[in-house]
Amino acid sequence: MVRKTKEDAEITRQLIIDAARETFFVRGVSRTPMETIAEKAGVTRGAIYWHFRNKTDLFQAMREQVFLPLIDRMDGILLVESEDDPLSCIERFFTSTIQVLNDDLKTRRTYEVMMTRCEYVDEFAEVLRLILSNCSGFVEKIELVYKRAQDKGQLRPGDDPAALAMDSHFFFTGLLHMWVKDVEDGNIRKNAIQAIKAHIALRRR
Amino acid sequence: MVRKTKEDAEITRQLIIDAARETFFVRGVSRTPMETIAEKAGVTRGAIYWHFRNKTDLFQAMREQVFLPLIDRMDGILLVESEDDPLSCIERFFTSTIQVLNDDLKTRRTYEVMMTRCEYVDEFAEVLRLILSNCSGFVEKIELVYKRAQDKGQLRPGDDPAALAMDSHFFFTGLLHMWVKDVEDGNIRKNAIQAIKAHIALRRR
DNA sequence: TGGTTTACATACATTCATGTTTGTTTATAA
DNA sequence: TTATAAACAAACATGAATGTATGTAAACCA
Repeated sequence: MVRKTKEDAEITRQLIIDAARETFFVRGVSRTPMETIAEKAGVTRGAIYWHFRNKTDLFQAMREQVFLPLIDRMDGILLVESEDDPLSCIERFFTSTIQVLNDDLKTRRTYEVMMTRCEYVDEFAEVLRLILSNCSGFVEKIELVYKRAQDKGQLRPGDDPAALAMDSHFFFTGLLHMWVKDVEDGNIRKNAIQAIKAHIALRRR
Repeated sequence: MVRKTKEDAEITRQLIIDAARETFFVRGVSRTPMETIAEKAGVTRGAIYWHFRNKTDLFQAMREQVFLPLIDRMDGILLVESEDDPLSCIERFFTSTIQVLNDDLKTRRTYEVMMTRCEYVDEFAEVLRLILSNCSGFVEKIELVYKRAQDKGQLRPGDDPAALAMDSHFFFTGLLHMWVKDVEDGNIRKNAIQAIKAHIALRRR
């Protein structure tokens, strides 16, 4: 291989990210040598070090590729003012996230890598902080939707939107973790949608 | 140092496990060289390889030391037949688990290592499976308690014990994850007990 | 059309971690 | 009381993995 056009270079970059994701998944991030990623991508380490500063940089690129669109999607579903069934809004968001995980291999693998194949120390500790702050935003948005649901009289009397939001956040965090880790049995993956329905039903008046 | 008695050897073994836990926490499991653990424990690698086959073996020892008693505690709290307030039973179990995490550094560090400083591949993949199967048992036990609560008329009419159990499982899994990861802000750690209360209140008639 | 830069491949230097083997001392059991 | 084995320390051998430096050919621009 030799010199390519700008578009070719972009393809190479993408090949490297794809190879990294798969190899991270199989061997874990820290146990994955750059050499292995390079082989899988059909390039040499030189190519990787041209496109990325180091493994952390490559990891970040892989991560952002699925997380940025996911955050956009969240806002798209949750923050629609013109909605007269806010509770279903939340349900739809949860359900569709699971759907994406189920249908899109890239997204699923990225989640799998981030949740079970990565050690959050040193340079990676910052990633954890990023995710955490992201969660805060998530809770706030959900709380807003629950408030709208309350205004529309959807909630049971006495239920506090803030408490419901926290509860839903923990629920969904747990569901995601178990869903991703449930590779063998498949029991959770089968019942995830139903569990979401039940979770929301618990709130409905 | 030279030859010790059986009790001295046991002390050394414990020193190694303690050192491993702390070092795993600081540097991550795979980025922790045996040498570093040895230094921290005040021994040489020779001592570690005498007590443990390799790093995985050492990791397992660390893990079992806090997990086995924790499972016993779960049974102890959840499976008391002579209880006329099953819902509070579950609440107490959740609350006390958080309390243990909060008060006992060894347990907390072990959880931190297992949730954010370990890559579950190869030999470690089995650990994940172990945890998963453990969770199944957990859900079953909770479901049993919810059934007892239903019999005593504690639940809202129409609520299904199995669905409630799943929901609680996800809730607690998520709470644990966020609690452990919430090192900087401390917001979740402050409100955990309250969130548990709210979660159970959502079920009470 | 020739120089410059891009997009890599190749080669190099260095560091580090693991597992094993051998050596040493002492508790312990026969 | 002495041989054995436990509980390590120290030395050895080996194999990676990383980052950088250098080489190179083609695209691109003047």
